[in-house]
Amino acid sequence: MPDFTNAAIAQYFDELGDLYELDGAVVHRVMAYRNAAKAVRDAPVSVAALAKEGRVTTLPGIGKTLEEKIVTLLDTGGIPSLDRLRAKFPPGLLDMTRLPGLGPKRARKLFDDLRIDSLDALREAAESERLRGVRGFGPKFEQAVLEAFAAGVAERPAPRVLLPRALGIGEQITSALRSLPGVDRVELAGSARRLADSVKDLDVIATASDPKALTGAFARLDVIESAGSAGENAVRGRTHSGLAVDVRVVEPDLFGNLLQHFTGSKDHNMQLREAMVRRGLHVSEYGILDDATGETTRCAREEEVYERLGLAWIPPELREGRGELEAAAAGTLPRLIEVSDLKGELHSHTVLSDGRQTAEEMALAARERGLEYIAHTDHSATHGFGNHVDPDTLKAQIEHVRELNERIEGIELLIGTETNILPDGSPDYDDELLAELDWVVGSVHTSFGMAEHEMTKRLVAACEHPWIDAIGHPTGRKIERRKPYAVDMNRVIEAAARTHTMLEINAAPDRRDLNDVHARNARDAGVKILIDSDAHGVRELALARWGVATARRAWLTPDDVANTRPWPEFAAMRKRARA
DNA sequence: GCCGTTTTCGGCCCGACTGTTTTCAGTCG
Repeated sequence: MPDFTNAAIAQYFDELGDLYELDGAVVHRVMAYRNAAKAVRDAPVSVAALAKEGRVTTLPGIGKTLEEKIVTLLDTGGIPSLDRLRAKFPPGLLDMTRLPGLGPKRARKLFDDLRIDSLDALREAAESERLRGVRGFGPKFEQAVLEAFAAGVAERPAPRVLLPRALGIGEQITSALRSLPGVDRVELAGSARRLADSVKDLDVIATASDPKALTGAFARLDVIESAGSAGENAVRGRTHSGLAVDVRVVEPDLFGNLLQHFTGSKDHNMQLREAMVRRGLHVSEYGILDDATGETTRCAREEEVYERLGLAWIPPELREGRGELEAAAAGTLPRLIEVSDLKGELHSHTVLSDGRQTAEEMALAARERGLEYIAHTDHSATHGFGNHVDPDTLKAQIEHVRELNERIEGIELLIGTETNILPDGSPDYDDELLAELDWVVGSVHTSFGMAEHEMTKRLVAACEHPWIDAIGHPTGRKIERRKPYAVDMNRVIEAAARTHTMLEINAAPDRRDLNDVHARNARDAGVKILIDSDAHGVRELALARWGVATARRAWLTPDDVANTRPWPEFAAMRKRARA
């Protein structure tokens, strides 16, 4: 039997958490399963392998009981308690909790009293006004259910917006609010400030001498379609594009507390508060209450919040509950990479395949951005969109780029390729041709539906190929649009480390692939990371910033990223230079 | 179910809002 990936094991624990919640278990037990799922999902090594070695309890949140469950899963392919709970609660029960105001407790109540076990049954019961007969439910709830169905909430989860678009809207709003008279500070908080892959809504916080004037002005902004009060000094709006925006206005001496609170993440704040309660400090958006003195500290600046708690200020990108609190306490937070650290672009396209500009135009634009080298990596012979590059065309391009490199000053031009990794793991040019290039990225563009162990074998074989320097967008995901293909990334990372194959963080904002967790695990395993724009035109060279965002969320320093080095140093790090 | 500057039991974040309730449990962020 193939090993379970961390993601697969994590999914079992998430499901167990959901089902135990329906079963009425104490919340802390449910939390334990969800914490365990997160720990397993983020683990830098194979949890299955750890379990076999008897060391899985070294992971935070995995104790004796969960160790047993993992071992049983590996041995038998299942978990008895999960089978029992699945038999007890129909799958539709969990779907029902997608409705606003309907959590596990109330869903269970409807199941017990009315045998409602699906969204369809729930809608029917609301229409026939049978819900109001249950204690704790009334006409307003029935109405809310029907409204949710009418809005299509039940069918599809609310769409998330990709980070660049969310930031664009957010910056438009914050700059408009900043220009108002009597407005002091305005900042974007939430997942947008943490530079997450995508965001559900925007959080804006501000200080102003006249809060009512600010919330009123927000409601009248061109981008805002509708807005309504959300309590004192707060307003909730919706943009024409459907993005929810929350604005809160506070007194200046609480701005730091509020910014910290609303930047999150939930995990970060929970861990922070738990750790501080042990020291007699209670952290909330209203300040820091000290049990010893009974006094509450209010902070105008966010730095003061962390300082008061004895912690270094933590960059928002790190606030995901992945060890940042321990590092901040120990003074070991990393010096995170910045866009200005990048010196080379190793993945870009020209008109030779599907790009919009010539190699010369791309090179000049890269030089303009301050880069010291750029590799032209057009698609290969089996690209399949009518713009593939056959071997003879590539040979001519080698000559062309070499000639350009002679002529263009101030930047090193490299000729490379983004070769397709065929289903058997081999590239689609022969080795003699690849050997003539300066640089080879190998990517999967076909046969996404392979079984996990086949896809893993395919990528491991690509890593083992002597002329493939790096793997491009290693999981093939498109954020909010396409799941990653099934692959055991821990095995691929291990192979990349062993073969000195670099792994790319593709910076296209809908890819960001490797993601933050994989990139951090790869770095920990000794893999050198690339940050590439995958530009198909000169303007897209700027997309590198989204790759840097992912790298920062992965705790990467300039040293962890190969293309922060000048060309001669980078050249020597290539697999082909090591042979 | 996990975990330990309140170590092997008794804790395990904070606050607002909602609808249904006579004081609050459940939900949400």
